[in-house]
Amino acid sequence: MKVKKCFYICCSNQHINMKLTESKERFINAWGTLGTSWGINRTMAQVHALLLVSPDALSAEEIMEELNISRGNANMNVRTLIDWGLVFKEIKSGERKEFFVAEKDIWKVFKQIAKERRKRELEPIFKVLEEVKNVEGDKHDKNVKEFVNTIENIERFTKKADRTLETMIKADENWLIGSFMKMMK
Amino acid sequence: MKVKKCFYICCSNQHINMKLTESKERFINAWGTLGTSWGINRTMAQVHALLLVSPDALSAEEIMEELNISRGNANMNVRTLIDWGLVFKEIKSGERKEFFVAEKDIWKVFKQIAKERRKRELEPIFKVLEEVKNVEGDKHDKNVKEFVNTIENIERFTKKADRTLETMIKADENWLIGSFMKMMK
DNA sequence: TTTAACTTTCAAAAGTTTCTGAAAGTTTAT
DNA sequence: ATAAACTTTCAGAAACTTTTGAAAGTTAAA
Repeated sequence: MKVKKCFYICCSNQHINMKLTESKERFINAWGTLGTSWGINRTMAQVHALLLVSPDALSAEEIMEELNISRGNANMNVRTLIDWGLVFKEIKSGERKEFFVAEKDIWKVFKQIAKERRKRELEPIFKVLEEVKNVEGDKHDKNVKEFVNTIENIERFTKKADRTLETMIKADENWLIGSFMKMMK
Repeated sequence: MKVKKCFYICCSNQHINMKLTESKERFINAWGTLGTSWGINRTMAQVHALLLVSPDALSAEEIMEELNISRGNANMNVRTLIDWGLVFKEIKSGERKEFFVAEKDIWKVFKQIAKERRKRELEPIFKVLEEVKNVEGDKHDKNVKEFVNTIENIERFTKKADRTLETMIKADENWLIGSFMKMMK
């Protein structure tokens, strides 16, 4: 059976500041928990957090060791992060292995996530709202009226939010944050 | 064993437009799916959707029947929705039962959800970021530098987003949407 | 070629969340 | 007080998600 890597040996061996290792771990766990409550697999969020705070690209092996996860799990989650455009492969000359780096610009990370989730989750609901509001039947029936009215309100609101999101995704950071801050006093 | 209620009998009995029943179902399911990918229990989102499109308050029994769920499940999810401020109890004079209505103003619904999730999920991560960025150790160590830098970037970004969110939560709908729309052309 | 270094896949196991329904609790009417 | 109408709880079951690790696949140097 594989034994959890010993904290003290790890630290004295690798000459890493003890407090740093601890802080990293705390951050990685918090990011993982946050991911979980937003529908993102914990390990995926942890891999992302680990790469975010690593100055250099890490190999699959290093990710496995740092997070105590299996090869398959590491591979699967790194691949998903690459699909989402949040992590990139890096090849080092002279090395056979692949290394992975995270996109470090938090604004880009946010835009990337917004883009992906919009496509995967908002677009399907727009389609349903559009279809469903053309319900056939007596427009004076209280039930039909309430239904159509609610659907139209939801549609109006989500379309507005979506347009705002799209503008943000396309926008340049400075322009956006600038305008926002001015607007918000 | 309980048998799924027959669609045709239900409709002819209650004089409900057949297409409406179908549309409601499609909307309820889509809302449930959307909830799932945003970390909200499917049934909770479905109960919310059902109440959103119902012109009148529904009893626990009616919710159970419409969604084919157990009493315990219905009760638990209605209670959570009440906790979140998205659903209200309603008592009808002469009736022993409690009835439930959803907040129909989508803007209020959004604000309410934002408020809850901010408290439950964003606040804890702010606490961690604050703690973790005061890592002790050599400020010239590449690892420490990258770590502190990333944490500070994340903090700056999330604080900004959070302030925007807070302003929106407090803001009056018309003012906000107006300003937004002006800003977004 | 062949072999070694590495990556990917996938079926089964472990872990987690959600749901059920019967039992316990509460409230209101008589 | 008692009974009836209704709500809440909770332990176990079911459903769903994630993880593992061994085997299969790929690539690149010898």
